[in-house]
Order: sequence, then C-alpha cells, then structure tokens
Amino acid sequence: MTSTLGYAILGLLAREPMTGYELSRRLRTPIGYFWTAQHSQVYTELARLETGALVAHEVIDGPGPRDTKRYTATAAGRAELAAWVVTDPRPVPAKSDLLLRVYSIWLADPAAALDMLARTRAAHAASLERFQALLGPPELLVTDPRRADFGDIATLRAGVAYEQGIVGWLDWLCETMAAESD
Amino acid sequence: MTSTLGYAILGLLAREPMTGYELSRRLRTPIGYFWTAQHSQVYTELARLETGALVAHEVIDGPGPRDTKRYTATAAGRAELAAWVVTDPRPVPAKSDLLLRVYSIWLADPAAALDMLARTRAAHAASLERFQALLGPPELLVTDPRRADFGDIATLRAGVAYEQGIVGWLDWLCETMAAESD
DNA sequence: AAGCACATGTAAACAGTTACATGATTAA
DNA sequence: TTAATCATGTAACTGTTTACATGTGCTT
Repeated sequence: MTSTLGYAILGLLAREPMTGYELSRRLRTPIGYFWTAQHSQVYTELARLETGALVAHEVIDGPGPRDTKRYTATAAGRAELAAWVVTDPRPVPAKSDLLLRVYSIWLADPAAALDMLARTRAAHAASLERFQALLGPPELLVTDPRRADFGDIATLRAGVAYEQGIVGWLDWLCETMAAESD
Repeated sequence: MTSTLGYAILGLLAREPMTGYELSRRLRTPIGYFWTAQHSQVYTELARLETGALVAHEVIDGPGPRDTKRYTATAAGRAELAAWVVTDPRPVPAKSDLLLRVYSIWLADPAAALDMLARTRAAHAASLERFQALLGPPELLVTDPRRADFGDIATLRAGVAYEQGIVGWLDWLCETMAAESD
C-alpha cells in the first residue's frame, strides 16, 4: 500500500523526527540519497502515512497561519520500512536525458555536440568532488551496518562510483569525437 | 513543445522507418538505450508528432482491424532532433529504489539484507555480461561519430560503465556488511 | 482449439511537477 | 520596506503505468 516516496519519508523520520518542511528541504536535493520530491508531494504523502498509522505528529511552536507539525515514525512504520528494505528492488526503468542525446549525436553538429559534452562533464565532475568532500578521508569511515550513518556513507559511495563512471565515460566520448572530427 | 519521449521516438525513426508496434517493442527494454515507454504512450506520442509534421506514415499490409502504419521521421523531425541533441541535458532527478533501501538498511535483519544484496548483484552482473557481449571485442568498434551505430556503441559503453560501477559498489557493500556482522 | 505474436488504439489510475494561496519572523 | 526563510496546504497539469478493447494469422 505504501508508495516508494512513503519509504523515503519513513527512512528520514526513522533517524530523527522532522516537520514536513524539513522533509521537503531534504528531498529537494539528493545528497547521497537517491530520491527527490516536491513539498506538495511530501505533505500529501505524510497525510496518507498518518492514516495508515506509520507516522504520528505533535503540534509544535511555529509561524504562519497553520499548525507546525513535528512528525515521527511509529513502531509500525519502522517495522514496515525494515521489511521493505530486504525485498528485491524493482528493476529501474533506466531513463537518461544525456544518453538519449548521445544516441542521436551522429545527426548533430560535431562542434556544438562537443561543447555540450564538455559542459556536462564539468557538471558531473563538480558533483563528484562535492560527494568526495562529503565522504572525507577513508580512515574516518563508519562501517558498522547497524548504525544509521552507515546508510549515509554507503549511498554516498554509490554516488561517487556513479559520477566517476559518468566522468570517465564522457572523457572517452570527448576524446573519440575530437579525434575523429579531423 | 516536443517531449523527451518524442525525441526518443524520433531517434529511432531517424535510423529506420518503423511501425508503432516495433517502436513499442524497442522501447519496452532499454538495450544501450536509456529510455523506456509503454505502447499506449508510443501511439499517443506518434499522433502528436504527426500533427507537428515531425513524422509521417504510410499504410502497409498487416493484420487486425486497423491499418498498419509505417512511420518515418520527416526532414523537420530530424532537424529538430539534431538541434535538441546539443542542448544541455536537464539534471536528472536521481531516483534509485536500491539506494533508498540501502539508506535504511541499518534497520533491517542483516542476513535478509545480505541475501537481497546478493540477488541484486547477480542481476546487475548478468546485465553487465549481456552488455559486454553486445559490445564485442574492442578492435571491431566503430568510432566514426557521424555514423548512427556510434550512438549504439557509445550508449552501450555507458551501460557497461554503469553496471560495473554498481557491481563493484555492491561487492564492497556485501563484504563490509559480512565482515561487520560477526 | 488454445495460445501467442502481430497490430492499434482508448480509458482510468497513479506519480510527479508547477502554480496558487496564506501568513509569521528575521535580516538587509 | 523588501526579500528571504519558515511553514503548510490545494489545484491543475503532465507523464507513466495498467487495464480494457478488437481482430488476424501462425503454431502446437
């Protein structure tokens, strides 16, 4: 019954209680955390999770015309999350805007294509560096899989591997296209 | 005006004319081609592309109660595709079912989690092998960026890099979790 | 005779994005 | 006083999936 977005929210609330606003902020940019959502989606999903008794809220002090609500994952919510975690991930319907462009790059102007690829490489190199900075030196790493920060580090490492793969591939692509356009 | 799915369809039709059914079959499983779609989406998008004169069809011999239509990309369609190819890809809203599970893996039963990770590794290792087999020996590779098969090879190489990254990361994850669960 | 591959379409439901709407507090 | 951040929600729209609908020809 619970959607994937529901498990993303539960995963954050299982670590610490948060308001819907804080959840939205965390889910707007994925830092070593491969899921995103808009605030409109978060608020409606929180209401759904609450009718299922997977989360609960208490009203806290805050500004604005409505109550400020602090949400917590219930025991039932944590149990459902723990059970979902070990189920097989459904095969992701691979979608990449960049790959779709490269698939048809033979039709494009080579110089303009190389420019686009160079800009894209720079963007991925920047997020690779950001991920590596967040990860810090290897000797400091938590490796106890029963601690919540293990999930942070493991997903960050996946982010690093992912961006390294793209940057390396883009380097090959730029070199090949530059060499053959003579 | 044209959607990303529209460019996926144009990219296939720019190579060879096809029926909607053949397009749907190609878009159901992404082989070195990072986009998927259902047949219902393909037929409606083909109709939209045709009202924009980016594709055209001729009726050919076929079974069933309706006409069988063979679609071709028009000159305008190929031009629009070529222009889109060199525009910056919008930053993909990174979504991974697997990473979301790993983020909350600290809550799960370690043995069940390791089983899930092993099954997932096997699935990715299998598609890595499939991609490598499709790529064939390196000395045979087309590297002329003005040929359509360059796009096939470039995206396949991206697929290989992607799967290698996941398999390597999953190996690290399994080892770390196995070592620390003593 | 049953089932599958070919072939095309519509309808309903769900997921996700963008825009609308309100209002307090704090910093420039 | 103007803008940003905090804070919550609804509405409209777009994209995607799943289900409904029809009918031929080939294979087992």
